[in-house]
Amino acid sequence: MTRVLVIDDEGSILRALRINLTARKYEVVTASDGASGLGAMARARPDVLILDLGLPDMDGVDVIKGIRGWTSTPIIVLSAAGQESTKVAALDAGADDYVTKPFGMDELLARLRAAVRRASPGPDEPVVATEDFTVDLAAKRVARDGTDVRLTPTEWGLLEVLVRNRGRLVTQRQLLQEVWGEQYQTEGNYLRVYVAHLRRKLEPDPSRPRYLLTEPGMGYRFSCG
Amino acid sequence: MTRVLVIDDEGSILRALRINLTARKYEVVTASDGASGLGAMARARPDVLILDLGLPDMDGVDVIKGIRGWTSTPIIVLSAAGQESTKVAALDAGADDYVTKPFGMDELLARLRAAVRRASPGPDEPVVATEDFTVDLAAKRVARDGTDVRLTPTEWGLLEVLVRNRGRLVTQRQLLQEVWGEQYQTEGNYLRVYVAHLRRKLEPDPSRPRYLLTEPGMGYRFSCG
DNA sequence: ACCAGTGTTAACGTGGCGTCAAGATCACGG
DNA sequence: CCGTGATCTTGACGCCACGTTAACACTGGT
Repeated sequence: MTRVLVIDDEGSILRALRINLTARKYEVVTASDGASGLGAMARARPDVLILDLGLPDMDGVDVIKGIRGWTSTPIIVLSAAGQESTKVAALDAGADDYVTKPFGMDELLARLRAAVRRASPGPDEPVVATEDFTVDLAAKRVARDGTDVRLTPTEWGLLEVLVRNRGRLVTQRQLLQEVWGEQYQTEGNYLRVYVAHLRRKLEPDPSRPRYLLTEPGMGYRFSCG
Repeated sequence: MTRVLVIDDEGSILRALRINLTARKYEVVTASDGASGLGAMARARPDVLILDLGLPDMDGVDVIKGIRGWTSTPIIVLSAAGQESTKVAALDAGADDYVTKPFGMDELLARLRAAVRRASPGPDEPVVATEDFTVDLAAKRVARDGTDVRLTPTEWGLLEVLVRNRGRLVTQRQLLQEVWGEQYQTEGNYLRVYVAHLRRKLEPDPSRPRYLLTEPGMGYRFSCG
């Protein structure tokens, strides 16, 4: 089932979208401002995002940039008829499509289908393998030496973010925000504890990590080996 | 260079697109009806297609279907304002975007960029390469001779600013402000120390820098080699 | 030869990281 | 309703390395 995240502060639009999307067998998640929208994006992992530019708390273009920093999930922007420069800015920031209000529901649904279709030939390899263990993102399973490794929910959440961004450095703020939530962005302690847990369960030599690397002062990085 | 095929029977639009696209360094190929358009598609192998639905010889939706039979090249549909059902049909037939006439050229160009960006395999890797090392801005990673170079947060911050402004002179004030903060604008010492660090880690001959150049009295410049 | 701007080096204090372990909280079955 | 694990939170501590700083050497221009 395709999951859609709708970020919009207008109740009427939110309601209309929820009804229409649900009727067409989409799973709908909603948020009503930019900050919670970014959080929902990380938590719900939708297949496509419908984003209203006129949010109360953030500039819509900044929301797009924030999302494009770590995922290429399709973004369809919704906005009141306005300057052409706004469209250009949104599209150049990484939006995939731009629909002006008032819009026809059928058209939006068609654009939604187009966006999902485009993204579907998945660039996602759901299973990541190293020399010592494998991570199956779809099945949420980790195997080492042929047998499953038991991970707690928090451990898995942390590993998932790191593996999804494999090769890239993930800042502490981003990790805390995506695994624990908005308000935990300063609790650097959690990271140290849980990275240690993961290393003990996955690394061949936990004291000298090969995959879960620390970048002092900046964050952590999952190296594919 | 990105190659664009424009299929349109209106000379004025064709002309306007050709001028604007050429000015922006696109390679432009044109066709004025559906049949020759399909032929041009196969022959020219464009990176993106701009297709007017109102062609004299074929229904636009059939053109889209014909193309989608063998390639997933992005298609941006152009059409006179009309029924919503037409948009839906075009999008469901495999079009990627739909722009109604009259349209703003800037918006069309932005949608074009979005379509090309989406289609390109790696959504542009912001990797800057020199003969001696590479800097990956997204992954926050620097590699030299195939292996990663460890940079401290300050070193990375400094390098990032310089690389983002590659080729251009960056003043000391600007560097200090962006890496250390507003109130450090006079601490010229920091720059000398950390530029030295970077040169030791990156330059083939640190005493005679090739990439991290000093502009006496002004600031520093990153030269791509 | 002098000066201003620059490069180099080393010492010191602190912040961040890994580690451990004990309390708090939750989930589940008796 | 309580007990028992498992999981999550929180705090403490040692250690290393990063940032800061200062002292000194160098270079080109006048």
